[in-house]
Amino acid sequence: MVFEQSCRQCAVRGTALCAALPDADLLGLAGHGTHRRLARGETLVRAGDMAMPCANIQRGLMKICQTNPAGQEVIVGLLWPGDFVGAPFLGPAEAGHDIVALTPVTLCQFPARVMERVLTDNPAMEHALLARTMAELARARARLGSLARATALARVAGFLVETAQRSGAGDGETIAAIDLPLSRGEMADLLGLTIETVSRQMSKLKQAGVIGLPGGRRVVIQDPDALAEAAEDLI
Amino acid sequence: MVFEQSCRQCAVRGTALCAALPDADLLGLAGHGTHRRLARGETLVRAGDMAMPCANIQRGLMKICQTNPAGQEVIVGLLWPGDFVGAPFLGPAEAGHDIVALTPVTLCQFPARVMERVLTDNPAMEHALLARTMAELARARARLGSLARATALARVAGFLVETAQRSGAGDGETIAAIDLPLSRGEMADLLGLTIETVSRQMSKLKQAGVIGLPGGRRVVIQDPDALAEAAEDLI
DNA sequence: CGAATGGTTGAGACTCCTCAATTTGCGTGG
DNA sequence: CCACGCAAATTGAGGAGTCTCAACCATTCG
Repeated sequence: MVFEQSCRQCAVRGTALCAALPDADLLGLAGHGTHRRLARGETLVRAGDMAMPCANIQRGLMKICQTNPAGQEVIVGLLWPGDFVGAPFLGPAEAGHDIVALTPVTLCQFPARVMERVLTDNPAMEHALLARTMAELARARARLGSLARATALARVAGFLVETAQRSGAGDGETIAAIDLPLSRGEMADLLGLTIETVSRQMSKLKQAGVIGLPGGRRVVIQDPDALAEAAEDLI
Repeated sequence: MVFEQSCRQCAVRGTALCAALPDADLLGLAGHGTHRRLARGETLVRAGDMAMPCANIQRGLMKICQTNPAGQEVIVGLLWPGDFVGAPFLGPAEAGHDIVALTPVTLCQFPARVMERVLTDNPAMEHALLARTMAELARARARLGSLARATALARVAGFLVETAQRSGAGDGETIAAIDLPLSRGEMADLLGLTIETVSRQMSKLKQAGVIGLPGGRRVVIQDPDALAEAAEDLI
């Protein structure tokens, strides 16, 4: 059955929208869904596009980014498995950001009109999407609050904490190892810093014994408490 | 008729949600609505509250703010007339921010359950709210992008441009005068700067003849083009 | 092996913050 | 009407933090 391959897999992290769908509609939705794989670096949406697809991310990590007038790229958000991409009902608005795969990605894509019809027919699904969008808005605002006054060290430490949480590594209290999905440059774009500053802060945390850097993009969180404390360092 | 006094007034700036309601439901909603006035500085929602009211702002300006671990206040967003407050369908989640009146405010408040029922009964209204929330998310992300790398001058200039737009003063091309709704301290909290730096940048714009500061909180935008250019100044 | 890419480390410049003093605006009371 | 006091805003000097520019190391790939 098709949706066994597609939408059931969307139900990642228990937050997926399809969980709100009765099976009949799930089947109807799956009939319109396209499975898509994106290679690392591939672009799903480009800023300025007039058509914004709707999709559920199944595996992998994507970045939402914009390019400022000086040509620098700024990453304004990350999308993890289970997250929703798209803006149904928004009308023919111009996409404001690029959405690009940071790792190999698999997703479940639908035409916006189909998604809109399914949402209209399934209030529970629309409620879930609305609630999730509000939660995402609150998260974006929280990030705004921390970016506003946090030091470089706090930004880097905060990013490590959040990445450890979202990639499900450890419980935040014991030693855990994560593979960073971002390069130093991408971390810099995300945190509003430069590559060099990110690198220096990582080295500082390593010197202090808070993290270990065994090589590659692997990070061992040796002292989660100290890391969490560093994340609250303010100007 | 009740709703003539309440919800018709919500239809500010042509974006209000009630515009999507048929008259019969509008009447029903108005029956549950409470008109409320807030004095300057009064708090509508406090971070940590378990109940998040739903409301439409009719007149005035509110701030969404959080207090960081060091006790500093950070303003993560502003709410203008016509904006919606609340998070229907999100369940009993803790409010993450304070929402405080910056000026005298009048708003139209509803119990979350009533709002949820009206949204369920009126898909068009829920679509409108979803679209608006997505647009607000895009705006928050855009702010993230500019806060990440903009200089102090660009932050201040950008704030002036946006305030002029949202308060409907001028067309962005000719000389316009606005009354700032925020103190220097509040601007600093919003832009992630200090009071002194905000003041210095305002003085710099004045010296350059870009703006005039006739006194009080009044700002005359004498050279909108130069102001817009200053807003794009990056580190 | 050499080139290319990504990461680390160092020195100096620049921006913004901190601390402090002064000025302005405004409401109160004499 | 003016003096006073208080809060807000402005201005200055010095210092901390981050960026820029540059060189150097590590890893991967041809």
